[in-house]
Amino acid sequence: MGKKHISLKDIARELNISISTVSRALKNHPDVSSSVTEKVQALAKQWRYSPNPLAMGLLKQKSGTIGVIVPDLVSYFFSSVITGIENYSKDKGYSIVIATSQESYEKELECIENLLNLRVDGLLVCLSQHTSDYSHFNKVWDAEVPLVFFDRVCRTNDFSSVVADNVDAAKSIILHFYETGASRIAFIAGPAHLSITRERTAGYLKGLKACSLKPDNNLLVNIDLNLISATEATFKLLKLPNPPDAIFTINDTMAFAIMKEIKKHGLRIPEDIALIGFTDEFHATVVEPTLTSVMHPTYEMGQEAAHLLLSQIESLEPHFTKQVVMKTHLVVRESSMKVIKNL
Amino acid sequence: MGKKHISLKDIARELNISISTVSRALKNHPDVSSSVTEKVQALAKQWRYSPNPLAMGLLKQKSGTIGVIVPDLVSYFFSSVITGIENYSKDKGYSIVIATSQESYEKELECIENLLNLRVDGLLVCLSQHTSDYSHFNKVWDAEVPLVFFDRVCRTNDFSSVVADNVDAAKSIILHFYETGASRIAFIAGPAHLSITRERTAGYLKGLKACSLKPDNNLLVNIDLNLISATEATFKLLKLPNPPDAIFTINDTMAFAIMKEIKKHGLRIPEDIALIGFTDEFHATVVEPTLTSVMHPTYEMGQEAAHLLLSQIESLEPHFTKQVVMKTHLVVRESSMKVIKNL
DNA sequence: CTGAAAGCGCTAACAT
DNA sequence: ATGTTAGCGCTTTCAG
Repeated sequence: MGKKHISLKDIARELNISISTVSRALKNHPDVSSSVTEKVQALAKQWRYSPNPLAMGLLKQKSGTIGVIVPDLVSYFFSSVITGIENYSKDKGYSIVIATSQESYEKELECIENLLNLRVDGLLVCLSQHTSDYSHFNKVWDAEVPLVFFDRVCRTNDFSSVVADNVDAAKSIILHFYETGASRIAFIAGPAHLSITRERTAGYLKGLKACSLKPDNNLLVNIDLNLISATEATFKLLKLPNPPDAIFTINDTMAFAIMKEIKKHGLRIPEDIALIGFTDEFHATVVEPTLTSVMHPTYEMGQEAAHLLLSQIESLEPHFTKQVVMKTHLVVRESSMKVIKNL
Repeated sequence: MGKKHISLKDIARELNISISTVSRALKNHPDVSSSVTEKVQALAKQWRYSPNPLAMGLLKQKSGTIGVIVPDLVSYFFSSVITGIENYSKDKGYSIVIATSQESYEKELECIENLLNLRVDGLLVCLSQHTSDYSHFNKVWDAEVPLVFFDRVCRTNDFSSVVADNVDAAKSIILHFYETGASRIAFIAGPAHLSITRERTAGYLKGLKACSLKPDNNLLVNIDLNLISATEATFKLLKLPNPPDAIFTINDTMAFAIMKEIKKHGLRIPEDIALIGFTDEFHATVVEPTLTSVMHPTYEMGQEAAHLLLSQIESLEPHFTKQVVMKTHLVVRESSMKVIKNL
């Protein structure tokens, strides 16, 4: 850190006054004579004084940092949410410390531990896909550190959360598929315990029902969220005696892997198989065919989560909770337009 | 932060001993009787004692955090580098605070200011594309805060840096284009002041020379790094009386935008125009045709930058500098295989 | 109006 | 072998 940072002491010494007077002058305390206040503020400015956050943190028992835990940083969804978190927090005077669980339960434990030890003022968490035991959040609860989950959530009675309208989104996808001529609709979802899987599956089933389509267990598959599993799952679906004519999947990254596999089998998208993803990242517009996807307000989700967290931190009600659901909408592109293409 | 964190004081009170004894016992100081040491360590463990980093930071004048400034978080390149930084730093006991300049010079200034005020122990910076004045790094220099630039660098006499072998990479792309049948090779680069633009342009020119191709000013274009500019630049190139038969560009994101525009004009890739990007992100394998790109060791670059920075921090030689160049290699896919496709 | 002192959590030199 | 003290930078009583 060097010795190059100016402290109140330095200013006090230079001006031959006490540290407390400097401290007061800097905050325009009415007790301090205006001449002294002026001198102090001038020197502070000239010397670029800036309060030491470590000292302030120690005193106020608030570090001014919030911890963010995400499964990874390279997925567009997470990096975009973090961008929203970062911008909102910065404006409110908080800095963010990022930790990645790498989709591992054990690493998630470590992250929680590390960030609590760091004395973050609050936590923003998206669960790892392999987390199905949630007892490690007891520590957070006991430490009275406010926490807001986003996207992949748990224990929503204990903690606040921000999620997409997963049920509706999934349902409207099924309706769209049906309207554009599909009838054997598969869903390649994530691990069954994940909230996003559960909710989107509920929406998927609702959608099938609304279209009077019979659910087929072969068409609902839960996979580990990685490219290989997505590819394998697609392969199996295609080899079914009665393969699907449409596939909906849990995120765009999986969708790209699925798209690759479908093409590899010489099948046309959407004519032979329609495809829809979730998130709507930039690359949905550059693949061929362009990918229909659920527009997820990722940046806004980050802002909203940060907003919720900071209001909890500043209201000093660590255990106040609120559940926010964000509206999504389907962005229709080529990969789902069976009917139109067939005309 | 709650009152829920255990301090040495709490342990001392419980055990009826002094704070310093507790402190010593915890670090197995030989002066402390083994019975006391045992008792202290047992209680510390039971109560999950963890030293307060704010107090330690204040005492040691080291915050244990490093600041990372990137143009954005959503580009694969940056998020991947950060992943490398995060993993390396975590292992060494540092946490990272991320700030985004959003490709803006003014925001970059703010980030520097904020992070210095935060008392980060070091800085890892990738310049914003609109930064062409570098005087704000004087503050960093004066504060004796170690700084390592990565990818887009400046003032390499003053600060350490980690970059790709840009000249060689660009040159080998030109050779590859030439060997696969291209002769009018365009380069869509970033702003001219950026180090990556300058170096890759040098490699581009070297490559042309090596192939005895004449440089054509119409084929070397500098653009603002955004999708619209990339699209416009491509449009102009295609409308040239004598358009290019190959395009090399500064990163994969630009390449995707360019690919989209080329297809829009009904031209075939690579038959009519070959295309090569830089970074080699996952999506290069899902677009159609798959994109030839320079494999950039992004994760390793993050690790290397963090390694350099931490050794500077811990050697207490803030102004020691070292320049690291990382080897890249071309990953050939469909978008550049003119010859083979033509057979 | 201003200064001295205490305390946030911790360590290290200085007593005992 | 253990306790006391001072100090990292800051704010906030409490005394003048």
